Amino acid sequence: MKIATFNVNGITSRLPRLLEWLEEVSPDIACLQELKTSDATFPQLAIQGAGYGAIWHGQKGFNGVAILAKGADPQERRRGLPNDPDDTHSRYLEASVNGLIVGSIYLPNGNPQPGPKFDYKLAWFQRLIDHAAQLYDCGDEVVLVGDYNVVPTDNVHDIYSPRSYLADALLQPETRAAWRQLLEQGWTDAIHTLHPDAAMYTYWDYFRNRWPRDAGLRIDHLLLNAKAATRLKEAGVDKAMRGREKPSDHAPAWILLA
DNA sequence: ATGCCTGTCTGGGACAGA
Repeated sequence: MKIATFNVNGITSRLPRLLEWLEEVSPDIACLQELKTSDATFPQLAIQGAGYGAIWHGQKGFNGVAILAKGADPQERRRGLPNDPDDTHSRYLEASVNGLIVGSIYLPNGNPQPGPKFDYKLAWFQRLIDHAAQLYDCGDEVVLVGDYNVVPTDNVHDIYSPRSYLADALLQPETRAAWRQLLEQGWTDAIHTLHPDAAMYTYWDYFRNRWPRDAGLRIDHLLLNAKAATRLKEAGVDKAMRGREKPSDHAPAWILLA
């Protein structure tokens, strides 16, 4: 079973790329982020036509997450994280698909830092950590995938060079501490675990020639609880997607479960 | 040193992204 995560950076303008990717890769479950569209304008018919059931949590212009399942209807478990009813951002959606629990995550970027956006990122991260702790031991297989907006280390397998990003929210000690706190619950970082010595970037900025220079970051992650991790066979990044016409600035990342 | 691109909403320019 293939599970993928893809920050599409606007599902309306990305629809041709998304549909061809679904056709070519045929993931069983695809979690999307940065829909940048409202619930009413989500392209349900096109996705249905590609053979996927879907649930989505949209927001006009910003954010937005979805869960797609091939030949199945994801059963929604939760939209939004617990413990902040005033949070208006569409950044978390959770579903059950054939008994597997799937979370689609769009963690706040947090720039500029320091400042209120960075504070919001760290607060949102703590709410995710609290919720993830509940999920980890729930007895089912759980995967939490998406754009975490965290570069885990300065190592070249996570970032081409940290120099230009030293002040960036994605590399800050507080951000990385939260990431480690989450992993210490026991989650398996699938890409890193199966490719510990390779550069597995998932994001390349549109400008400064960063794609042609392969100046990327690893910020899209797939986390598995112990029960799901026993089935982990392969993981990868569909890097070629970043080189196509009108691409997202992210490439899809995926895992294969036995 | 810098959103230098790109998408969105809008209707031209601002905001957000990382």
